Amino acid sequence: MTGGKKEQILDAALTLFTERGYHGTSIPEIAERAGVAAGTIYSHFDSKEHLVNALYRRTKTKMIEQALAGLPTGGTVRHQFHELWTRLRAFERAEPTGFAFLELHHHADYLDRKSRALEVEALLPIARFLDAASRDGHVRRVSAPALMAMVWGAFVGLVKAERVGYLRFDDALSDQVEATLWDAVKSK
Amino acid sequence: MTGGKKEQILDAALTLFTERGYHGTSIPEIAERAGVAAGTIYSHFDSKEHLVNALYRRTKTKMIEQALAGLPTGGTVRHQFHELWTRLRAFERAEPTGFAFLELHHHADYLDRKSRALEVEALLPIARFLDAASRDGHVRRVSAPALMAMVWGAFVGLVKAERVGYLRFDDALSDQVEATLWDAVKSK
Amino acid sequence: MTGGKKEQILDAALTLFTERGYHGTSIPEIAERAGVAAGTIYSHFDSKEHLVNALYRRTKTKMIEQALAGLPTGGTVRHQFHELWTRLRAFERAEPTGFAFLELHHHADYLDRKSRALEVEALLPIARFLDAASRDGHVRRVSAPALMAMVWGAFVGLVKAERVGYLRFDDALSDQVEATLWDAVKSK
Amino acid sequence: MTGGKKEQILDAALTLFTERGYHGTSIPEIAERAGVAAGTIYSHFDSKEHLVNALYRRTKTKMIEQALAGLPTGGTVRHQFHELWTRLRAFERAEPTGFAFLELHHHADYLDRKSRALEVEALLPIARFLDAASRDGHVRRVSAPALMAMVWGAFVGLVKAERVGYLRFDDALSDQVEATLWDAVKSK
DNA sequence: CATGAATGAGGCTTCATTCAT
DNA sequence: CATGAATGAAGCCTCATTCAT
Repeated sequence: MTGGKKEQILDAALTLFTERGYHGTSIPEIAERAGVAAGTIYSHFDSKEHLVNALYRRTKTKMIEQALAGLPTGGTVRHQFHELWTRLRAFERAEPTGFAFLELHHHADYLDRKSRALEVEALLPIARFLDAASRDGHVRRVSAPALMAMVWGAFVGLVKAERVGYLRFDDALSDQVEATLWDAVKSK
Repeated sequence: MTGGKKEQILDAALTLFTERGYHGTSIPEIAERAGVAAGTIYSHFDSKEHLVNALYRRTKTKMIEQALAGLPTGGTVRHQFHELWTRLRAFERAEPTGFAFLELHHHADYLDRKSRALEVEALLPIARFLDAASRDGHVRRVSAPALMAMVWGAFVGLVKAERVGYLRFDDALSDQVEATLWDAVKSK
Repeated sequence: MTGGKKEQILDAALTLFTERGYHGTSIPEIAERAGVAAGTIYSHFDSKEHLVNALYRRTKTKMIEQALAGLPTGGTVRHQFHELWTRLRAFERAEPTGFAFLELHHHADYLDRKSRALEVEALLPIARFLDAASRDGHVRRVSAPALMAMVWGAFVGLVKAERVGYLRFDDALSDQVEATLWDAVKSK
Repeated sequence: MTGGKKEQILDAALTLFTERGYHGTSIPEIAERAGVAAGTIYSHFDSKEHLVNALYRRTKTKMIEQALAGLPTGGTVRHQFHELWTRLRAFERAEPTGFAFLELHHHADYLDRKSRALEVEALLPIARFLDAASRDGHVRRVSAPALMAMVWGAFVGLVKAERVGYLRFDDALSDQVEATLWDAVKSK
C-alpha cells in the first residue's frame, strides 16, 4: 500500500493550505498532521511548490469530473443550468475544503503552467453551455463570460457567507437561489 | 512631514500583501518598495501583524465611507439599489488594490478584534437596506443575508474575472449586470 | 552518537557565557565554537533561554554531586568542615569554568523556576552542617547563613583573585586559608 | 544646569547595567529611564562603551574616596582594620547599586585601560595596610593578597546574601563578622 | 521508501548610532 | 545641547531541503 502516505500528505496539505495559505504553512506542519516524517514528503514530492501543484491538480480534476465534465448537452437550457448548479453544489458539499482550496489558490503565482491549463479546461464546459444557450436566444444579452462570472461569484459568495456563519446554505436556499439566478440569466 | 513615510509604508504593504499574501510578503520587501529602511517600519508599526491590521482598517474604513456610509434611505428601493451598486463600483475603480486586499484578507486569522469589528460595521448599511426593502415587499422571499451574499459575490466575481482578463467590467456591462441582478432580486 | 552535538553545544555555551555573559554571547558564536550550524542548536534546545537553563542545571547538578551531596554527617565538626572545603576546591579545580559560570549566573532573571529550585537544593547540605555544628556549640554565635555567606564568599574571593592573577590558589594556600577560616568560625 | 542630564543618564545607566548587565541593557532603555531622548546620550558620551567606562570610573572613584583613600596609617593595626571595614560597609550602605555595579563589571572586557588602572589604585591602600601589618607581625603568615581576597570575598558574600534575602546585614552582624574576621586574620 | 538530525538562508525584530530640525 | 525619526547591521529563530541510517 504505497500510496497511503502520499494521500495522507495531500490530505494534510489540503487542510493546512486552505486554513493558513501556502506561505503560512510549513512542511514540518504538514508532516506532523500527515503523521509522517518531514523527509518523507520529499520522497513523494520534489518540493513544496510541486506539492501545491500536485494538490491543485488533484483537487481541480476532482471538481471537473464531479461537477463539470459530461454536462448534458441535450434537453432544455433550463435543465442544463439545473444540472450545473446541482452538481456544483454537490461537489462543494462533498469537498468543502477542496472547493475552498481551489478558490483561495486560484491564479497564485506558484502554480505552474500545467496547473493553469486546468483552469481553462474547467471553464470549457460552462462556456460551451453558455454559448449554446446564448446562440439559441435563451439567455440575456449579457456576455457569456459575464454571466459565468456572476453565477460563479454568487455561488462562491453564498458558500463563503455560510462558512463565516452568516447563513445556512441548505437545499431550500439552494433551490431559491437557483431559481432567482435563472430568472436573472434567462432572456425575458 | 513625518506622516509621509507611514503612508509610503502602508501603500507598499497594500500592493505586496495583495499580490503575494500576508505570509508571502516580507518586511524587507515592503521596506524596499516603500523606499525606507527595514527598521523604519518598526518606528511606525509595532509588528508585521500590527501593520496588516492598520492597513486593513485604513482600507476598510475608506470603503465604508466611500461606498456604504450614508446610503439614501428615501426614494424607491430600486434607486437605493442603484446607489449602492454605483458607489461600490466607483470604490473598486478608485481603489482596485484596496478592494482586492479586503477581499483577500477577509477573516484572516491575524486580524485582531478591532479589525473584525469593522466587518460588522460595513455590513450594517446593506443589511438595513435589505431589511427595509424586504419589509416593503420589494424583494424576493430569499433571505436578506442570502441576497447580500449573492449580489456581493456576483460583484466580486466580475471584478476577479476582469482582473484575470476574462472580460472588461466597463460601464455598459455594469449597467447590464445591475439591471440583471435587480430583476433577480426584486419581487415579481 | 547523537548526544555528541548536544554536549558540544553545552560546552561551547559554557565557555562563552562565562567569558562574555549571557547577553554578550550570540547563538551563531556558540554554534561556531561548537562546530555546528546555528540551526542545530534549536533541534536540541527550544531557545537561547532554554539553553542557559539546561546548562545551569547541568553545571549546578555536577557541583552538588561532586562537592555538596553526601557530606559526612559523622566525625568531628572540624572534619566535616575539612571535607566540605576540600571537595569544593576539588570541584573548582576540575571545573573552573563551570564554577565561574554558576557564580556569574546566580539569580539571573532568565533562570526559570526549576533552575532556581536547585539553588536551595545546593544550600541544604551546608545549612544542615552548620545547624548541627551550631547546635553542638562548635561554632560562633554568628548565624549559620552569615557563616555560610562568609566562608563561601572567601572561597569565591580567592578563586577570583587567582583568575585575575593576584595570587596562586595552590594546596598550600588552601590549607592555610582553611585553617584560618576554621579559626574564625569555630567557637572559642 | 547643564550637568543635570548627564547625571540622570549616569544614574539610569547605573541601575540598569546593575540589574541586567551591560549587554542586557539598551541605550533606548537608559534614555527612557533617564527621561531624555536617546540621541541626548550621544551628546554626553561617545558611545555605549564610553558610557560604561565613565560610569565605572565615577563609581569606582567614589568608592576609593569614601572607603579606601586616606585610611589612617597610625594607630593599632586592629584600629586600621576597623576603619577599613567600617568605611567599606558605609559605602555599600550609601551606594548599594554602585557597589553591586562595580562587583559585576569587574574586569569586563569592555572596560578600557583607564578604567582598569583604577583597579590597582583601589587596591593600593589595602595592600599598603596589609604589608605594614604583615611586616609588623600582626597578621598571619597568609600572604597579603590572600588575606585581602578572603576579607573582600567575605564582605561581598554577605552583601550578596543580604541582596538575595538570606540574611540581614545589620550593624550587629557587621560587628560580629568584623570581629570574627579579625580573629581569623590576626596572628595568634 | 521512511526517518529525523543537520544545515544555512532568510524572516522578524532590536538596537547602537546618526542627523536634520 | 536636545530631540526622535531613520538607518542597517546583527540577533534570535524558522523552515525548506538534504542525507546518512
